[in-house]
Amino acid sequence: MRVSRAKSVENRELVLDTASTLFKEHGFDGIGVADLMKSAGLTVGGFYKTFQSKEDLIAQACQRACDKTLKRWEEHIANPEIENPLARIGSSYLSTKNRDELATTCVFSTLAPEVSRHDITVQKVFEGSIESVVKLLSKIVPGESEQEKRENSIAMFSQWVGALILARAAGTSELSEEILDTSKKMTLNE
Amino acid sequence: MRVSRAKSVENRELVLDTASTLFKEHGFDGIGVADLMKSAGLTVGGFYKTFQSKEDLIAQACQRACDKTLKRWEEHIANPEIENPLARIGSSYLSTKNRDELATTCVFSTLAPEVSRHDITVQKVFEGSIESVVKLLSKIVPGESEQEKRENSIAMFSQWVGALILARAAGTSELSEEILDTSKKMTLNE
DNA sequence: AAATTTAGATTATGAATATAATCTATTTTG
DNA sequence: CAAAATAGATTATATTCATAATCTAAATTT
Repeated sequence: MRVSRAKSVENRELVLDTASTLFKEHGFDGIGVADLMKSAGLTVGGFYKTFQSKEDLIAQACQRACDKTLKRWEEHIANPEIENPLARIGSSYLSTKNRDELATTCVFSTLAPEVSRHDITVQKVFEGSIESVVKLLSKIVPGESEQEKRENSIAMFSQWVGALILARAAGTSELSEEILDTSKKMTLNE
Repeated sequence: MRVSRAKSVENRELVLDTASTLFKEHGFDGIGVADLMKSAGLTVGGFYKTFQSKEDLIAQACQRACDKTLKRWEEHIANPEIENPLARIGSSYLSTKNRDELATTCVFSTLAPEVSRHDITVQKVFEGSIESVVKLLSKIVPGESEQEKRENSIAMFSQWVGALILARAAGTSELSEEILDTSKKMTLNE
């Protein structure tokens, strides 16, 4: 049955949010269109009226997920109550919560590795978002020159992503905690 | 048709090698049992006589892939002709070749992110292998104490893995090269 | 060398998948 | 308010998949 213009837009947003969560949890191949729509409280019916294909959804959901991470960090930096945004962002990024709760974790640690197997559109989304993250972290990272800050930003972000992925692969072991703690320590000291 | 004991063992090895390559290229969900066997020049027939399930194969193929990476690095370290093994390993790890050729790249950058969605057996394989890598790199990384070396090893490995994944997600852009180069620079300086 | 075993081929099965077509109740539009 | 348009439900289609059963030719075993 038909649904109002407003409701339709709202549903589209809901599907994108649901997809961005489910993809992070199960991977692009791990969740089907039907199950995804069901999770959003809808059926497959509307899907192909809203998205060209699953691949199209993937690109849009990635954009959404990247934007969400970026926005949260921007807010932390803009918030005057947070005196050391790098410490704040770093320690929440390298927390066991961020390791274990895939639904709310960052896209880069969950989906970036699958990107190279997908449409160039998806890759462009990630390329742009990584650049945004690098620019963002450059503002709060130590360094003598702009160039040095940029380098530190890239190195730190790389380390965070790698640490989170390795910690996740190591389950909930002691090693896993050690990986997180080591990166946290390096982030706060340098 | 039946095949000799020796040939049978050989086939099993071939399937494991093929799987470890194809999984790295397409992900665990990206390649089916039938296609995999075909790639090895066989058919599905023998598969379930050799492996309990696809999940069982995944665990064994991961073990193989991890061992292969580990062994190559061990050889670099043991080789007296290589004077600076850290530089050698680091710059080949952070090369565009290692970014683009998924078949020969390291498992940690391609499959680690999928591990948490799989059997505990698979996770144990990774946990053990990551520990081995950390121990290995501890030997060639700078640091005043054993503890400091271990920390540097963990931090460096995390950075490598993250850099490779981000570089891959950023396609073949300038940013991608910048990410690799930045990590390479940090690896050689510190 | 005959009898027995079995690796792998062929074929079958049933579930899950992406996508498409049709239908229907409601919203827009005129 | 009547007519036209459409969001999403229902149903259909054609693949693909993991797994299993059967078959067969060669290798072991006796």
